[in-house]
Amino acid sequence: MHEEEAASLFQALSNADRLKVIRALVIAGPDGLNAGDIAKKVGASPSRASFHLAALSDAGIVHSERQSRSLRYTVDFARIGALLTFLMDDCCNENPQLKSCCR
Amino acid sequence: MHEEEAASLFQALSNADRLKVIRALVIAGPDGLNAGDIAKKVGASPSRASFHLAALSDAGIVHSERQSRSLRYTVDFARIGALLTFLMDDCCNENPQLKSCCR
DNA sequence: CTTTCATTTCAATATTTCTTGAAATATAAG
DNA sequence: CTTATATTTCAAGAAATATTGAAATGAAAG
Repeated sequence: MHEEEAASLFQALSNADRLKVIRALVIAGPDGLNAGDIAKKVGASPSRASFHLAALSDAGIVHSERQSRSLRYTVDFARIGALLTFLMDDCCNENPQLKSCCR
Repeated sequence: MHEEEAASLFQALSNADRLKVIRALVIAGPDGLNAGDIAKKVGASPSRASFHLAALSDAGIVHSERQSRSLRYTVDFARIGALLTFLMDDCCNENPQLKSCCR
């Protein structure tokens, strides 16, 4: 991952409602949640939730799959992990003090 | 750390030049670098570098100390670690797949 | 085929962030 | 005290992002 890509992923994470979306999806587990339920959980309008989901989806942090009338969203942990790896290893040169936060 | 605070830290990281600043400071080691050298290393004007440094400083990601005519900047690894901990533990509920990126 | 439900897209406006160069501040040297 | 150096602050315009509600799309049910 390069700096520009990492910067755009950080941009996708730079909003409290989007962090709440991620948390809701993580708690929900592998089956994820549909857009309407996400909107309710984070207290956003359907249109606003759709906007946030599009931002996360464009960044590759979430993925969606149609299920009947609904769209079911799930988190891509590998994508978030790749960003953390960039920050810890490429950007911060595998600094031991930083890496100690994982324990 | 709460979502709003984490979001504003991610905002500070959501720019490629600011990520380059962090990398330059990490490589420089505990003594850090002064503002002028940072500007040269990331290829930004003095005013632009100052803007980026202010963004990182407001977020608590870097700190500065005057040294004669120059301001010497250093990285706060603990602050970055706190953000990673928030993302891994609070936001992503200590998900094992995500935490595996640290190894 | 019409209606209903779930979600996204759009348009318009408000807000924030970016960018540039000039001016201001702080420190040190002659 | 004057000059030189290092950095920040400011102002103004450009660009990107956020917000809202209304309209459009896609999918299923009657």
